[in-house]
Amino acid sequence: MVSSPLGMRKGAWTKEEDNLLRKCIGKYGEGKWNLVPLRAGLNRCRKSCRMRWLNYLTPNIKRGDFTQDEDDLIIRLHKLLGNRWSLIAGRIPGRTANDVKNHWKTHQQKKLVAQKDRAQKTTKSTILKPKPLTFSKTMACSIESSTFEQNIRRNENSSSPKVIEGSIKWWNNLLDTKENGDQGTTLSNGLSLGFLEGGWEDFCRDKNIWEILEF
DNA sequence: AAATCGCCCAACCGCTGCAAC
DNA sequence: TGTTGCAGCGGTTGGGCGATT
Repeated sequence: MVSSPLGMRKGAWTKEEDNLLRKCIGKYGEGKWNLVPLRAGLNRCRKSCRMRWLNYLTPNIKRGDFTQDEDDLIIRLHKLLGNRWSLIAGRIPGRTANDVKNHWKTHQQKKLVAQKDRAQKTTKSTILKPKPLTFSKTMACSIESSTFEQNIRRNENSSSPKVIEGSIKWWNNLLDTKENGDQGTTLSNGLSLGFLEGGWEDFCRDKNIWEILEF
């Protein structure tokens, strides 16, 4: 077993350490990670304790292969959010940011590279370079009944027509999978993604996504 | 059977953001 | 306003293990 310069244990966790950590969290709850090693009687740093709990000991963590639904969701959320693994994981019940990150690196990235290779061999693709845009908090607002376009148009008074149209195109490019022949996905929990009936609109009605996007 | 390779995933490290002072 | 400490995040590493030679 390796130790840090401060004498902290490093490396794989033992069952005894897991049990101590479980007991401690059970008694005091999550948080105050700097106190956890002391409370639990563990010779581990707070980061190590937190990581172990979040990635391995938290109840309801799913183990095993990712389902097709989960794969699809990860791809779409990654397209939307980039490498914001914790946010992506927050949308996938039972999966941790570390799980999602590892999965992406080992599976999805390979898939995308293979897809790109195939695409390059068959067609000459046009590279789209969307301009980065700034959205204000008021831009997207009513989650209950609006589409992206409606949200953006709501700001017509405060933005120039060019900016408005640019915003709409940017969002459509980002979200519209229709042109690629992608018909979207309906997840087992009933949430639909892509351009099925309701499509992205349903996805965006889900309040959390707007919070994620920090509109 | 042994050696090597490659994949997967648990764990670590460095950084940033934020709150308290 | 600057400093400090904590929490959390994403990138990276390294060990275990199965597959291949």
